[in-house]
Order: sequence, then structure tokens, then C-alpha cells
Amino acid sequence: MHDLRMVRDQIEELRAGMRRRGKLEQFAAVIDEAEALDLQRRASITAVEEKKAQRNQLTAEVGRLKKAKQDADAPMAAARALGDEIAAMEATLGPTEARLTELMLGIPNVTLADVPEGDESKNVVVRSWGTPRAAESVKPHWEVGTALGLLDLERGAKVSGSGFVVYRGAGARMLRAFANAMLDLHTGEFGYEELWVPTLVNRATMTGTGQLPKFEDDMYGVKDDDLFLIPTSEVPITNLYRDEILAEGELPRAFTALSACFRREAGSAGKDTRGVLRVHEFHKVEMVRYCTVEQGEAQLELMVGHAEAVLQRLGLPYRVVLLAAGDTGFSSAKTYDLEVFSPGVGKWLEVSSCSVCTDFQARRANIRYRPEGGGKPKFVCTLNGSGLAFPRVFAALLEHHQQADGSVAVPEFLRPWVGRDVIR
RNA sequence: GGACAGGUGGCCGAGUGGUUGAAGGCACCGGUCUCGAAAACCGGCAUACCGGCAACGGUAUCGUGAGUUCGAAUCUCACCCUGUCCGCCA
Repeated sequence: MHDLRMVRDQIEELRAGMRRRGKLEQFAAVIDEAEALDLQRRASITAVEEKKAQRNQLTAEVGRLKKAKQDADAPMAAARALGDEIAAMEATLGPTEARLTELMLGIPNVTLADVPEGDESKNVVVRSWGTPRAAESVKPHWEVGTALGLLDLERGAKVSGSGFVVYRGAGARMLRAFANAMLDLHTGEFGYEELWVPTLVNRATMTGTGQLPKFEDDMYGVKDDDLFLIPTSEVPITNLYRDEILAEGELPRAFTALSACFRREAGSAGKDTRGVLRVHEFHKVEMVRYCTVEQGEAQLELMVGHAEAVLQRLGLPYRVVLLAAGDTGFSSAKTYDLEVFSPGVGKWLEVSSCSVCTDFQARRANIRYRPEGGGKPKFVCTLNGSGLAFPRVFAALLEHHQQADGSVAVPEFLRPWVGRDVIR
């Protein structure tokens, strides 16, 4: 969520931000309405608070008189009348504030200066690593995976539905290896604190990171309990310190966790649906960082490096893509996607998306820090990134490390947990 | 799921209708003292919003929401959470 002051003092900047996302048309009316409501709200507040101050004086007077055992009927009647006026004024203020909040919660973050304007066609490849393998002679992952008994797509569909996968044997073991290898790397070498978090979270948590109220249809939920299955562990991790004030000395903080992720993928039917490329439930190791807004961009570069390290150790060629404003997520101010080349599909697959959200999420979730040397609390800057998403890494691995006889070489990085050099 | 008990500031902890944003203590910050430190003493120390260039003034906040009242941390109701015991279950 943006600061209301944005609507007040930097409204052109806000409009420009929407324009860069290609969404000015969509949000022009919203911004105008917010601006008007803010004025209206402030006028009402001033008026109501004036009445309240008057009533408080009368009330104090009543107290004094009663204590002195004197007649207090007159101020009591006056206070009662004021109370009715206040109630009437608040009856209109309430809906105004509710509507204003609703509008503000629906406006996406403004991207940083170096984010290209426009839609995804303006995305920029900033660097790449490794050499993509030629597509010839490589079988797609669903063929190799099924042939080697690592994947059971049919039974996944039987048990749960399309978009749900059963991994088995060495395939299941490979996913466990991903978890161990990635978490050990992030905690052991990059200083992340490992967490194990709930996958079912409440409405306030989903609102804190920006999934709600706008994207309720994209999520699985448990209606009876008003709980939601997380689309990423960014959600519980970023909300860990909701409504808290940290010390500046504690920043930056870095967390990593393995979790299941659930996505309806509504509206993306037919896209990348072969094999495990787009599924409703998958696992992922996530990285989340808290820092000051000033540290945000540098922390993003650092975190992208951590995700890249995983790909390098897996020996998978990848490229780093700076997303254009229009392709940048709702809460994000700048996002790098890491894409691995899949020779079987002949496409680059997004295996990580690393974002800096400035204080956008922190303002929603009310996560602050006390500046060194005192002063008013400030909102933290939150970052999140996958490090990495399992299914697509699995797919890329089966294809990229595929050998002529159909077997798959296991990268050194995973061998301690897979327990062998080759899966055949 | 059932029965009790309880939720007050960073922490502990008073407070059961009238200057209580809230005693006291701890922690923390500044100062005095000291060669330095500790101790002692003095002072400071919540957050958000509204108005104001500012100084400052106002409003709200004692789990959350509603209600009673001229007035609620204190009374009523609902919900949430925590603890203990019982039942059930991985």
C-alpha cells in the first residue's frame, strides 16, 4: 500500500508509476477518487475531533460537579446532544475511510527508476551463465521422468486432479535433495535463518503481502475457517514481524524456508501445461529479507546472487531478466526473474523471481524499525525471492543433464542426498 | 470439542465508572558523581491520525469488534488468542 501522502503530495508521481506499468487508464479514476476522498476525510476528521474535544470538556465538567455533589444536568444534556452529532458525523466518515482504504489497497507499487517502462516485451536480459544445450536428441522431462520412474503424472491426476504431481523413487529423492542442498547453502554460506512456517494463513497475513483483497480468486482457501493456502512462503515469512518494531541494528535480516505452494492458476489454462511446468501444488525454497529502504536495491542484487549460486551449483544455464514495469508484480518495485533453459521444451523457464518491495508490503503489514539513535519508527523494506522452485529445476535437470542412453547425471551438489551419480 | 483462568506500554506489574495515556519497577537514552566503571541521584522515554512553517494543540488507542453511559482499561455481548485440566486425534 502506498502512503496516503503519495496521493496528497506526489500524485503525479503515482500516476507516472501507473503509466510505466501501462495501467494509467485502469487506475486514473481510482487515484482521482482517492484524492477526493482524502480531502473529504480530513475535513470530516477535523470537524468530528473538534466536537469530541468539546464533549470531553463537558464530560470533565460533569465529573467535577458530581464530585462536588452539585447539579450537572445542563452539561450532561449538552454532552448528550454533542454525542448525537458526533455519531451522525462518524456515520459518514466510516464509509469514506473504508472506501479510501479499499482503493489504496488496490493500487500496485511504483517501480524503481531503472525499471524499463512498458509490458513484458520490454523485459531486459541483464546477464546469462552457461551454455544452453541444443534441443536435438533431448527428450522432454515428462518423457524421461516417466521412463525412469521418477514422475507419475497420471496417478497425481487421479489422486488430486490435473496439475498435481506424484514424484517417486529417485525422483522423490531428488526433491528432498533440492530441499537439503538449497537450505544448507543459504544457511551455511549466505547467512539465512532457516524457518519452518505454516502453509495455511489467515486473511490479515494474506493482506499484508498484497495477495488480498485483490487476488482472492487466485488462491485456494478453507472457507469455513477463513484460512488460505499460501501461494509462496513469502507470505508467512514476510508477515512474521507484522505489527512489530525492530531495531535498526537487527537489519538486514534474512530468512529461508522450504514450503509447499498452492496456486489455482486461474486464467492460464493451456499455457506451459505439459509435465510439471505449471502445477497447482509445488515446493520451493524461499528467501526473504528485511532491510531499510535505502539498502533495498543492494540487497536485491545480493539475493539474486544467492539464487544464481544454486543454479550454478546445479550446472544449469540460466539468464537474469530485469522485468519491465508492466510485468512486475503487484507489490514489487523491481523484479529479476531467473530463467533456466529447457532444451526439451525449447524455452526459458522461470525458476526464481526476486523482488524488492520497498516499504509497500511493510506499510500494509505494519512492519517497522526504530532508527539508530532514536526517532520515529520507519517502515522496513521487504524482499523476496525463490531459491529455487522445485518442479522447473527438476524439469531442467532431467533435460540438461540427460545422457545419450536416457539416463540422467546427478550434479555433485545433490549427490550427498540422492546417493548416486546417475539415475538410470 | 468441554470446563475453568487470563489477555494493560519493550518487559514485569498496579488499576473495577470521572484530569488514567494509564502508579510502581526493570530495561533503554541523557546528565551528575568517578581516573574509569558499578552503585546512587536527577531528567527523559508509546503509537497513529488531524490541524500548524514550527513551537505546539487536538483526537484515538489497555486482545478485536459492537453496546450501555454525560463519561469505559474498568459494566454488557460476541469473537480472537494464551494457560491449565478433561476428552479426541496425527
